[in-house]
Amino acid sequence: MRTMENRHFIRTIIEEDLRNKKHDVPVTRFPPEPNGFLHLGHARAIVMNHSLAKEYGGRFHLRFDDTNPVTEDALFVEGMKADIAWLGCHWDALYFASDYFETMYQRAMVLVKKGKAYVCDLTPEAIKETRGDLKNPGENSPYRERSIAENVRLFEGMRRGEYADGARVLRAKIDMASPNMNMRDPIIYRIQRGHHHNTGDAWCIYPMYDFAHPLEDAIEGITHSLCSLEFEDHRPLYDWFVKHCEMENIPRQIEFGKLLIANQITGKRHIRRLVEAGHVDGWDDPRLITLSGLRRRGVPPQAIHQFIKALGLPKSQGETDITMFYETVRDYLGLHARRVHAIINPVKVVITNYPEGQTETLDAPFHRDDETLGSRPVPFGRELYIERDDFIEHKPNKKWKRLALGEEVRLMHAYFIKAHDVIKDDQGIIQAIHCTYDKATRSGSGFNDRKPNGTIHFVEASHATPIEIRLFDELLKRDVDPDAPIETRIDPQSKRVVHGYLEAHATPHQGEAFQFTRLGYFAVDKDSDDQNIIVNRVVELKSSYKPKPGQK
RNA sequence: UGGGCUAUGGCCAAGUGGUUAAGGCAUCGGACUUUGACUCCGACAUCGGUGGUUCGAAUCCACCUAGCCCAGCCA
Repeated sequence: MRTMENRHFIRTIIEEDLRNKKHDVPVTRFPPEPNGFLHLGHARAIVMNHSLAKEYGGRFHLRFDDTNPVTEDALFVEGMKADIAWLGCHWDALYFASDYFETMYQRAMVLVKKGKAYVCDLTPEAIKETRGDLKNPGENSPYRERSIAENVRLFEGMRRGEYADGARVLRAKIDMASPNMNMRDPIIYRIQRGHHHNTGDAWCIYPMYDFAHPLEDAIEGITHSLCSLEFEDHRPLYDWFVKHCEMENIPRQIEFGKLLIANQITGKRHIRRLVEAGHVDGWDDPRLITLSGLRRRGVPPQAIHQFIKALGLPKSQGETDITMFYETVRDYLGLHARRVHAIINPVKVVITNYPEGQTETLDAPFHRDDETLGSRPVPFGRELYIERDDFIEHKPNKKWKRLALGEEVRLMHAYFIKAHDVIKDDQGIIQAIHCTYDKATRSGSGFNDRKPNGTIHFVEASHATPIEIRLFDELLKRDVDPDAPIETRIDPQSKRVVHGYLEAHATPHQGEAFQFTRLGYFAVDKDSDDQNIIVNRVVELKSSYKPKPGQK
């Protein structure tokens, strides 16, 4: 999977255009509206636009499509820039649609002067009523045949703020009977007073998406304007504006299928509600697939690239299971993450034949297959912690490859130990396991006389660092009605907090995902500080171990 | 008989008339293993349906079926 990348139709189109010398290099763009947060689904558009441009020596623009001041905020601009930069999709240029307001106004005036646009005084309700519906054509606005001179005067008046919000609009004069609703004299400009994050109060008219977007692309010299499927029937309009506004550069809009992830929340309204109700811990809750959530969780951006490329860029609209994403994360981290020992459900082991008060230091590589990652000292001593699940009093069958009374296992990077006895409390809960170790079996000594009953990991008790561990599972339950209110679908067990121990010299860096040997990948959370180390579980390790029912 | 689009194994997805229909995930066997991980072997589809064109079709044509999008002064 690592090197797999699906070929896709847009790549074919670009290569053809380059071969035919239609363009020297491709120029693409990611055009978000700064009104929310980016999520995994957006990553497809970001990564694809970026990589397509870069792979063919072209340019990638980041452009904020800020044509609606009432929904947009500079806060979102900064958040999106941070997310995109984190992804490593560096933009060659940063633009704002609002930078083009003057040009757009002038081009709209071109339309007016050509008789291709008119000022319409119909109320919003009247416009809706005269638009017709899916089966019936619309009817012409009574203002449709205004003279060019009057239209020029009124449009200038709109710009000067002479009319109230919503009093008039500028409309393209196309065809009220078109079977394509988008062509029924679409609105180009509306009057809307509101403070714009970029242009302040300089404008009281704002261009609509269908008009603004093609002009933005043309102005920037975008060659391939990628967007999602729902804009497919806007394409005739896109082309109409480029043509009649007499734009020099002719961009081509190409639609692809959005990346949908099954059983995940991506809607702004929904997330906001969950945040406000305290069901999740902010927009960057690690259970969310917002880019900030994934980053906080510890997902490396390279894994996101790998995931996007493995899926390709189809024209059909599928729904991908999140487990495929987790698999990609594992795949990437398996190759690159440092390995370290930690215990998330500890039980004490006492090595009865090891001197009291004494410890020694062993050396362990951070990654068995990548020596460039180096190694760290691992303390070993009389008292250790191992996973409670790695011990059972009586070995149930030959498949049990862990510790049991009378069985000998290898402690990874240390010695073989053999269990002899257990100490239990009043409830019968095991408090300690008494073992002996064999000095001759030291890791790296080449000892090969006996085969242990498996290999488990440990942390030496006196040097162990207590840590808080946040275990995440899918936020939404799978076995409930997907149409039920989201609040009722939340799995209260999707976040569990436990306390365990981390080996002494792990030196985890903030944001770095590393492997807790045999357990999974974990990363230090932003809530962490020097006193309290808090880690998030990024993903579990795969396991082919299938305990029989009733057996651990 | 409004328009536009899509349909390939449990999931994702190549394929644009001509070998046994790529590949990934998942699954099931097996090998290896100082992570029951990784790695490695092996198994796993006649392409929504029907009819047609053709020596030959997932690829062309016709009809049918299913799903998605469009009636914001949102993007």
